[in-house]
Formats: sequence, C-alpha cells, structure tokens
Amino acid sequence: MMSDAPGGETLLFLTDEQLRQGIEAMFFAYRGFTADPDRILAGLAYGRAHHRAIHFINRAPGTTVNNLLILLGVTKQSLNRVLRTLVEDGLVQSKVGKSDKRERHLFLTEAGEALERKLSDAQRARMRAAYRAAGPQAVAGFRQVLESMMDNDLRRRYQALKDSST
Amino acid sequence: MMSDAPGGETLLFLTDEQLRQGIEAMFFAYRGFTADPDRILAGLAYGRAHHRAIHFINRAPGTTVNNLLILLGVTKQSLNRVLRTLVEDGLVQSKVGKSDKRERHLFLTEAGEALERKLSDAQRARMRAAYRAAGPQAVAGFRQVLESMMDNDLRRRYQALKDSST
DNA sequence: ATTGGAATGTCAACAAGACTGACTTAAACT
DNA sequence: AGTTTAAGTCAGTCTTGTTGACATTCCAAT
Repeated sequence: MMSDAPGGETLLFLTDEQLRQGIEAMFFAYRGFTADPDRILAGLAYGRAHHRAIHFINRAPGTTVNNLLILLGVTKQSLNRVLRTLVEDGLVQSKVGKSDKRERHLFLTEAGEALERKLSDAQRARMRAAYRAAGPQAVAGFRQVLESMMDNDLRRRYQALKDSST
Repeated sequence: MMSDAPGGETLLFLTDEQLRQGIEAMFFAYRGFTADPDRILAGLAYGRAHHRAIHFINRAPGTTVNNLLILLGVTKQSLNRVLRTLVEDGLVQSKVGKSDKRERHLFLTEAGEALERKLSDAQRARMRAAYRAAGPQAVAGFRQVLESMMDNDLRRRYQALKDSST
C-alpha cells in the first residue's frame, strides 16, 4: 500500500491503479503512434522495420551499421535483411568508410528522403494534433516521463541525437 | 514554417524538430516499457502477446473473446493461439456464457493471477520510478498527450476501462 | 610481419506473432 | 426456417526477430 505525504506532497499519483492506467495509456497510444506510417507502408512492400531504419539514417546521415543496430535494438542479421532491400530498391546508399574501410556509412538517396518525408509527415501530423490538444506544459511533462522510462544507455543515445540537431 | 503567438502563446513546441524528438522519445521509451516483462517472459515459453492477453483478462475479468481481440487489435486466429496455450497451461479459464451460450467469458486462474502480478509488478516498478522522477504535474501532462494520441475508438475503450475500476 | 580481434556481411535454419481465407459448430435473433 | 453472430479451427503466408557458423577485410599490438 501507498502511504502519503512523506515530503509534504501527496503521492496519490503513484498508486498501483494510477500506474496501471499509465501502462494502458502507453499501450493504446503506441498503437496510434504507429498506425499512420503502417498504413502507408502496407501499400509498399515494407514494414515497420524499414521505417525505423529510414528514420534513423535520415536523422544521423553517415551513421555506421553498428551504430544503427544498437539504436534499433536488433541483431545485425535482422538489420542486414532490411538494409539490403532498401539498398536494392535504391532508397539507401552504403559507402565504405574513409578512415576505417571496414565501416559502411549509410545515407538516404533522394527517393529514400522522399519516402522518409512521406512517413514522418504522417507521424508528425498525429503528434502535432496531440501536442496542440494537450498544450505546451503537458508536452513538457510527457517528454520528461518518457525520458525517465528509457534504459540508461538508450537515454544517452537519445540525448546525443537531440543535441546533434540543435 | 511555424509562426508564433496566434493566441498570445508561442508555438515553439510544435516545430518539426520538437515533434521529431517526441517521436524518438516515444520509440525509446516503449523499449524500456516492455523490457522488464519481456525478460521474465523469455524464461517461460511465453511472449508479449501472452502478457497482453493476461493483462486485459485481469483488468476486465469475464470479458468475451470478441471484446478482447478488439482491445488487443489482433485477429481471432492470432488471439486464439495465445489463448489456447494459456488455457492448456491452466492460467486462464474460459466459461460458457449464461445469457448467451455462444460467448466465452475469460478469467485468470490463481496461477494466472500469480503470473500477472509478477509481470505487472516489474512493469509498474519502472513506471513508478519514472513517475517519481518526473513528478505529478509531468505525469498529468504525460497522460494527457498519450490520450490525445490514441485513435478515437481506442480512447473510448481506454476510458471505459479506467471508469470500470474506480 | 604475423597474429589476434573487431566490423561487416552472408548463408541457413528457425520461431513468434501477426495476417488472410475458408469452413464448422452452436446459439440466437427475426 | 433462414440469417446472423461468436467462437474455434485449419492451412498457408509474411515480417521481423533469433542463433550459429563462416568469410572477408582491416586495424593494432606483440
């Protein structure tokens, strides 16, 4: 059971029921979050995995395969299959590294950028509507809770991405 | 481009870059959100799909198969496979409806409740830590944005679940 | 200079979890 | 009696993930 006011502040927002509602909100919201890009991808021969790869290559152009698979949290074999189709279809270009020729640096082609724009436009539209409905203060809280929910190493990578685009 | 202060309030939180950061936060946070239960389930012969079924049967005991598959957003064939193993393993009980004998009402057995507790304890622990770190105001904002992000019909179902447990 | 380790890629096999389509059974509604 | 609804089943497919084994290339350290 939860006792209240150990620091002069009520902790009612930490009850099991409140946490359970947060868990369900997270589950349902994530469905909405992926729904629009999924609809677009269903038409093409791609899935969510392709979307994620395209997103992060766009976000960090020239990233290595190794960096990408850590960001995505998948094995290199799994990522490789996705990457191969994207390269074959001319959406992604893979360039051998200059200083270290073992590494491959990944870039979107123009066609890749076009698809990225289409997908993220759809996703941002929903995000924008939600942000607008909730207001700036709610958005700040939203971001704060999400960041606290991440694993430590992913939070660091997330921060690095944020900082790189300032 | 985004102009500001149409209602006396700056809209800087609605820039594409802010939205993009929100999208990435959502992606990374969801990984953390599922990480702990996934670790537990990996040991047993179950996956995320079993977790979701168990969660909602616990949340709405006596729910019908039809209701459950709408909540989960999967086909009956997909749900059926999961449900069958849970019934076989004695975690879920399926009772023929009284007023309508076509319906099956689903309940957790004691073993099912035990696993549910184990899984949701782990998930709530992370949620609680995140909530505590962010504070009650941030949590309110978090919930608000998530609700705005849901599809309309799912938001209604989410609200119904919330109200049913007051 | 050779050896060891790291980064990448490839092949093969496999499993979870989703999908569609077709079909059955039983019950309920009209 | 005929239609619709709820649930379950069978078969086949797809995406996305997993291991394990192995080749290549290159860097770095002994």
